[in-house]
Amino acid sequence: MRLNRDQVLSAALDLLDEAGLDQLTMRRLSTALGVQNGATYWHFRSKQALLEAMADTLLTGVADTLLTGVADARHTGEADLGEPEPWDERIARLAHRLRRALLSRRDGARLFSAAFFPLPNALAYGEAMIATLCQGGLTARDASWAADTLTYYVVGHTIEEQLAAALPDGGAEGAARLAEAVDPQRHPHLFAALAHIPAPHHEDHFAYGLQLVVAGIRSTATAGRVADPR
Amino acid sequence: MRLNRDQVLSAALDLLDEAGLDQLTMRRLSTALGVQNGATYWHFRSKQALLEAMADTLLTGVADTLLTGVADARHTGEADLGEPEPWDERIARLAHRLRRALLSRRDGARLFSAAFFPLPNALAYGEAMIATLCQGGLTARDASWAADTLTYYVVGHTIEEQLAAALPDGGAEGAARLAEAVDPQRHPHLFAALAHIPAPHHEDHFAYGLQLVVAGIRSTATAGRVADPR
DNA sequence: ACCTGAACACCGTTCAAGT
DNA sequence: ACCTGAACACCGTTCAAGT
Repeated sequence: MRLNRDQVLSAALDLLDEAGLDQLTMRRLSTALGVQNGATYWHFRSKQALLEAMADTLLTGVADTLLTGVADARHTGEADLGEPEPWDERIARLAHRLRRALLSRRDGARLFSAAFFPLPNALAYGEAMIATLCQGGLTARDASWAADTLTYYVVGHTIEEQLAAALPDGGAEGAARLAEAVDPQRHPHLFAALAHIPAPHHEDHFAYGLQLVVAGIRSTATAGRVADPR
Repeated sequence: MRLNRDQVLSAALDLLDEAGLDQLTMRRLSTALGVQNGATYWHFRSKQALLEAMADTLLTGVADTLLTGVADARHTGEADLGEPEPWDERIARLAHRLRRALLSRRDGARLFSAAFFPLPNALAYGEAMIATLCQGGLTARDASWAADTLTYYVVGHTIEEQLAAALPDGGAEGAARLAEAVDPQRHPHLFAALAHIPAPHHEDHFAYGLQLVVAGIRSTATAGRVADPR
């Protein structure tokens, strides 16, 4: 049976879950599709092009109810305030959505970071982020820079999270290696922090760092305004 | 002539600068060393082990005068205050140093992010970061999480910076592709932000995001303290 | 201890030729 | 339009054998 682009794409995403990004190979993909080696190249110009399409598929819908905001939220029940959602909460929600999207497939965050360019869902995410930051009072330049900062954080954190999850025993061995390398004499603070690393606290850890960046944006945004906003 | 570990390491770093991370190959390295293919494996167990050693070499000295702080700064002239350097400035300085270290070699940031584990200079950096944050009043847990946030930012930003630099014409082509993909109707804010992207502003861009994160840490740190610290 | 030579088991990509 | 078959130019890693 004839293949089409979408079948190749979804087989590639399935293979990603099964094998991981490092074992995702054009040849294994062809085998999974029951087709010869070069066949996939008719549908995707290169492996890079396939990876980028995969990355954008991951981001499907991340920015969806964000742009329309409250009017939509009423219908979807995602929020139920009479007031428009504050910009900082929207930012946080969008960041959480990006993280969830990246977590939806094995090595999703690394996949995303390997895709250099401007596909539709990634653009929609960027637009939503910057729009919301502008709404929070940032200039176009500051908004785009702050959006970068947020995105680096989300992606960096999620890459680490997925790498830890992929380790043989769920990260316990890696944690052990780290514990072994940290000498309590030379690295007293690292040693003290070690207790908080193995952690099933990924959600809290993520939220903490996100709140840090959002608080930084808030303080920077209001610094140029009326002395005391309340 | 016989090789030693250090010769392999420094040839690898030179090859990184010449060829970039993607073209850094055990075989090319052997050729550069005038030696057979398998020879390098006597000095490094695997390519991964070599990459990690390279990454740690990059970080040589990043944390050096940071731990000793002011006493040292007097002698080196890096700062010349009569007072101890405030924790937030130290954090910023350490982050700038990490960035410089990563920039010192082509693809340095990607190299660092590919090295999963705890080598001496990376540990010293982590210790310095967390120690300084604790000095700023964070708990061990918060300090280690905040350190992660900062490091994700530095690495994420620097990866992007080096990727842009490595593009054929210094990023102009990439910027053009982006400009082409952004429809001013659908993505008005992205479109407005586009003006700030091509930019030789890397230094400013980095400083802006860093200051965002540091401000976030400051506001979170003081939130649990006396109402108004000054 | 340190290296050679040769092999093993893979890769991404291209492309004439088929249907 | 879509795929096969086969090749090209590579990879990382291992390992007996040499010195």
